Amino acid sequence: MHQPKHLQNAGLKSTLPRLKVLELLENVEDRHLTAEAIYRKLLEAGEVIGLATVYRALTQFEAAGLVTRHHFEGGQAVFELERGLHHDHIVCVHCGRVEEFYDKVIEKRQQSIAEKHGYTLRDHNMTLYGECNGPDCPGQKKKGPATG
Amino acid sequence: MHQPKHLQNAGLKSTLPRLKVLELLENVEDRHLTAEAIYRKLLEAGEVIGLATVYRALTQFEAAGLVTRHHFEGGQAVFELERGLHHDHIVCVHCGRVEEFYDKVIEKRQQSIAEKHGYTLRDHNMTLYGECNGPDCPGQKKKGPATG
DNA sequence: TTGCGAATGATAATCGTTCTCATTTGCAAT
DNA sequence: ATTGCAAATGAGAACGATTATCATTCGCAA
Repeated sequence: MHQPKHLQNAGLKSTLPRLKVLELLENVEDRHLTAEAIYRKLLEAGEVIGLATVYRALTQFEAAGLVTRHHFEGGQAVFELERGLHHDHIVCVHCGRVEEFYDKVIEKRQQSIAEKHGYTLRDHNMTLYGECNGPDCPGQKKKGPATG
Repeated sequence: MHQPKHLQNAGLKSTLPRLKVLELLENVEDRHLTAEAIYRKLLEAGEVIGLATVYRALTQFEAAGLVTRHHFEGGQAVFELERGLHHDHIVCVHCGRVEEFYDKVIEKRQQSIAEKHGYTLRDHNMTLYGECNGPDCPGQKKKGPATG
């Protein structure tokens, strides 16, 4: 998918570390990763890339619009490959699972709210926090097996 | 407004540092302050209260529901006295000015989006970022006085 | 192939926040 | 008012995430 051209078009030299980070972001199933998670996954894959370099690459990708940085609860930023479709997030407060959604009505209201206050809207952050109620989520009431 | 009773009702001893922090939050014009800003303002007012104590007090107030903590862009958390009316924020990306708003339509959509995804909504964060276009905002194009 | 500026990696530094621990304080019972 | 003790405080150390530093290495154009 992404090739050296993509980096060069973004004004970035296509170096091995940057290509590896981008490749990981494309191929990993969890689309929302912390810098350290990316660093660790690269190590597991045999790619030794310094954590500082991962941060630098992500920051540059963000500036180039290739990646989006989110600040969910918990102090660590998460990064997501930009796929051109704006969306917001709902995060499980127990297991950290992330879902994406887009709501045209909300987007429009945000725009008009900004205007009403005299602001020129540049960006927004909307994150819902809830309990995902999934069977494997630690927030789920356990129904332990009857251990005789 | 707030008195020792308020702290005691919240399960907190009414100590001088806590009362001073609460008093500041009530009387200051800017309702969204960082812990350090609170610390500095207290110093200016002659109240020598350790920064760690300010953080502790704010964390406890938050747990007690007296105060809300927000994570706007920029790394530092800001704290706001809870006045019982839920609202979201619009922040100027240039001068940091903060306005509050409440939109019932958005609130309802958030609830139904969470349900649609199987989540039990617990909280949300919605912050709009824009340019406030105010005359004193550094983001404003300067129309310098003709210094001919 | 060469040369140079940009990129990298190891690590120190920074920043916001929390923890530690010796000292002080609020407050309930005297 | 005094006392006793758990809880709160303050100074500074510690912490985790992120960024800066700087000597070395690399990408890429000539």
